[in-house]
Amino acid sequence: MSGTTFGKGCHLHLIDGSAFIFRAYHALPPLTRKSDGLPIGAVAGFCNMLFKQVEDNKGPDAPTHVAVIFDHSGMSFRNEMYDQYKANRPPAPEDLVPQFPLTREATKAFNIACKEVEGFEADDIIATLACQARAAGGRVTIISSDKDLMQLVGGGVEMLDAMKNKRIDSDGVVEKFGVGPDRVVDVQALAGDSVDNVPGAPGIGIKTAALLINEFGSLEELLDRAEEIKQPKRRQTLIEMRDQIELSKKLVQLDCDMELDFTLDDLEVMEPDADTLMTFLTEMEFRTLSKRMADRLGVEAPAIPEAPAAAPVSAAAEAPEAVPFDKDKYECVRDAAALQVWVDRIRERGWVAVDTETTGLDEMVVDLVGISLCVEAGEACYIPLAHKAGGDDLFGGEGLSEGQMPLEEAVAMLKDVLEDPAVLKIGQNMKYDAKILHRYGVDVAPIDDTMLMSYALHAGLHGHGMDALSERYLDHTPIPIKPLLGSGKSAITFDRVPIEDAVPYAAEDADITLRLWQAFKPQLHQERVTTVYETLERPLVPVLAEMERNGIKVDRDTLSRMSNAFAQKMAGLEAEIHELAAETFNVGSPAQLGEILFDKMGLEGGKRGKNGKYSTGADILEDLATEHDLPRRVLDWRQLSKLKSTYTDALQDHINPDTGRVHTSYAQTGASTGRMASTDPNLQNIPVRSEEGRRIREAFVAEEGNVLLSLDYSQIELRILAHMAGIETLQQAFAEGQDIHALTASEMFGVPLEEMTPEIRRQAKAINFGVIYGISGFGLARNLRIPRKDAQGFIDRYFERFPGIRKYMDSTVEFAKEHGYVQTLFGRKIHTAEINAKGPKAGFAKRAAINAPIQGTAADVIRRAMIRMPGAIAHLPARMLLQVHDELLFEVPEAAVEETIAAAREVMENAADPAVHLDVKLVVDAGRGKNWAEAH
DNA sequence: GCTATCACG
DNA sequence: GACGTACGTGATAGCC
Repeated sequence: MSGTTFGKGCHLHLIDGSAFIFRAYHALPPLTRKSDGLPIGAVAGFCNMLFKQVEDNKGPDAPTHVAVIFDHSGMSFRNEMYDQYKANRPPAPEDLVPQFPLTREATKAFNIACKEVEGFEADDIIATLACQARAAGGRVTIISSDKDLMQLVGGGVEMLDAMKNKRIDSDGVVEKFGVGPDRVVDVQALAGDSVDNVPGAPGIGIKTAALLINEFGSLEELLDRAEEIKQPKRRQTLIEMRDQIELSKKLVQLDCDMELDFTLDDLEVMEPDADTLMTFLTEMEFRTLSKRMADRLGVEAPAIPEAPAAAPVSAAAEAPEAVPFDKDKYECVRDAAALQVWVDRIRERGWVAVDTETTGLDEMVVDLVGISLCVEAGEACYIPLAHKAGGDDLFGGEGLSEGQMPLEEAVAMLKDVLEDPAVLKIGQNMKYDAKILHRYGVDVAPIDDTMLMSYALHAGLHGHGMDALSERYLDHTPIPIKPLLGSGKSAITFDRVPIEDAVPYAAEDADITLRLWQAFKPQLHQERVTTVYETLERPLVPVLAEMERNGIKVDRDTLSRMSNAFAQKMAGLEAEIHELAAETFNVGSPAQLGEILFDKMGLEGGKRGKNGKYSTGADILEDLATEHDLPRRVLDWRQLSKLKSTYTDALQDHINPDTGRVHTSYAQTGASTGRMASTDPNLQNIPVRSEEGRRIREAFVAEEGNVLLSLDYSQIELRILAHMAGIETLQQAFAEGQDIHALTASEMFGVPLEEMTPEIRRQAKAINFGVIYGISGFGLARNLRIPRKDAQGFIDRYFERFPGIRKYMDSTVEFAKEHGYVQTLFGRKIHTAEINAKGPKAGFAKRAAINAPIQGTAADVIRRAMIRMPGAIAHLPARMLLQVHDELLFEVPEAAVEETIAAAREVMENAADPAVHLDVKLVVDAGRGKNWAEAH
């Protein structure tokens, strides 16, 4: 056949490869390669399609020429016309990303032409080839269901929806668009396309567009004679939006005149090479397809080893021993040529584990020192970028070490892959590395994070730091950092570590990260936590990174004045305390205070703790305060001491000199329940309960012309409990907006609501909280300062009135005992390791098991809201700053306050939908002010 | 590095 | 019958 020229009697099949991958991915269950968990579902679907194509080669309607066309990653020429083109496309799912390069490999293995062109979309190549084939008098079948391609139908060109096995000719196009193929672009230009973000004309859909085009004949005619349109609104739109409509037409119009470096003749059908193809299918471990293909090619089917037995849950045993850790194999990348080799390998692989080395831990401040990369277990490199020369040399102290490529050059070379949507970047705590790289102009995406995977898999079992994970799941002890940096006063920063010492340490981190990813990836699916990881963990990373970068403005003068005032008051109290004690001692030392109170002064109630010291906690001092003046003074002194040292003094040190703001760091895996933790500084425990403490919030302020906005969920945990336990009385009370604590009191004590006293309500409130925490008579008694048997009586009465709550508690504990974990409504698992323990530990584990689904579900809800928030407020000048478990804090110009409240409340109140339908509605309260005290 | 204390939801 | 208890966090100071 070879050598024939494309022309009459020839039949060209054009396969829209990129579109097919997405359809295969979404249509098929997630499938992974058994030996290593590589996601492979879309590749399998793709190969089955190619197999059918090869089968067709012998059929009655056999193609003479065939090609699979792919989108080239990155931007197309349409983005230069309109920067929003396809801008609202979500990034490809992370388990699809590594499959892109594999589908190209598959195409080549089937010996089918595989084409893509930088700067163009697959549709344009298809259009160009179809036009060429039509001009030459041949037939064309476009295998795709993309409606954008329908403009090409006619004159021997048809489309075939491979999944539905449906052919579309000119009549089919008329059915879909109401116009013939030659007017499809006109209709699309008017109707727009939300998927590709083509604007079109607002308020006009396909139906109306077809009507107008059929009436006027063409888009140009329509726009010129728009005055003649009868409907006033439609007329106005077409006149006002003319530019946008014309731009839309350019966006949807396919380019039929691309210059290609190949011709139709290069696409001639070829038989697959048996060796190449069988090797590929065997590598992918496709058993059925290998067998069918072997039959078809008349060769022996290769043996593919059976899958190993289901992996044990404690995975230490299944650690991939195959590739031992070998720190001598790690490469030090010192120039552009060496780095280019790695960039090429990364592109070929479709994924890379990345780790950055820096001069410290505060991402807002520290500098990049080097980057390590790993594409395959055992094969990693370190790129030193800012290591300083040894300090011995009088002049070399501040100079850079030899043999490092310029930082800007390395970052520029890596930027493309790090931002490429077709290359997955894998990290351990990626938020840190992404924030560092962001400061060097790189927006890392898409990402996977082994720390978050471990959190989704193992919350409650152990921590999620790399060292612990490596020990546990790879059976490998990482090189410790301590010997490199030293400790205490002589500690150095990473840029002072000699490069030869840095290479094995840094490269190993990337190696470990990649291996952890390979171990965890298939586990997510097996443990049924893929949805948790994909919807509650992975998408939160960029949201938290942005909040942390935003920071919140803190007024140093206000804090400083408060510190001085506290210091004065403390000095006064300290003098009084020493006088009352008749000696001077360190008021801040519980040990010394205990001896004064109980030994010297002989007060009653001294209880010694484990280490023989008297206990002097607030509750004990509170009791003693009725006997003597000293304990009250100590309580006051302690409150001031706390406020001064932890807040008014320490917060000043956290004000970033560049931004004038305080940037906390959120630990996404901090709490086992799904809650976040805030550190450096902790902005989730800024005082609010006491009057003096609350004033510290006056130092958290909005920028000039802005206000702080606080939106918090009202009673979210009780609402979730009412839903989970199915307590209709409570659900109804929430639906009617009643005072839930008063209602509880009324139900329990039989007091009518109108006769409710604050004291009775307070007791009911304590019980409601107690229920959430896994109530005990002892705990409630201590909290309410009532006799234990009275507290037990309250609890008994509560359960009598709300038997569903007890049932919920019992069944939750039962579930935990059987499975070793409990779950939130959104599927998050919290492991309850010690639930079957004996002794006092059992009580702890039981209460934690009862609390975790409630606290965790509330945490999931606000996470969902936070993930949706950037999209919901993108059109507003508002910034999300802080999260405090059930509260979100925003900063917004005064003019946009109402709109922001409406948008944010909408997101928060509906955050559970559509994954979970709650039987109680969620209610969000909003406050605003120049500072956090006013807003809250 | 551990313990006690106390700030928050 | 004793155990020894509210759930989840982080920062600071004292003390070894």
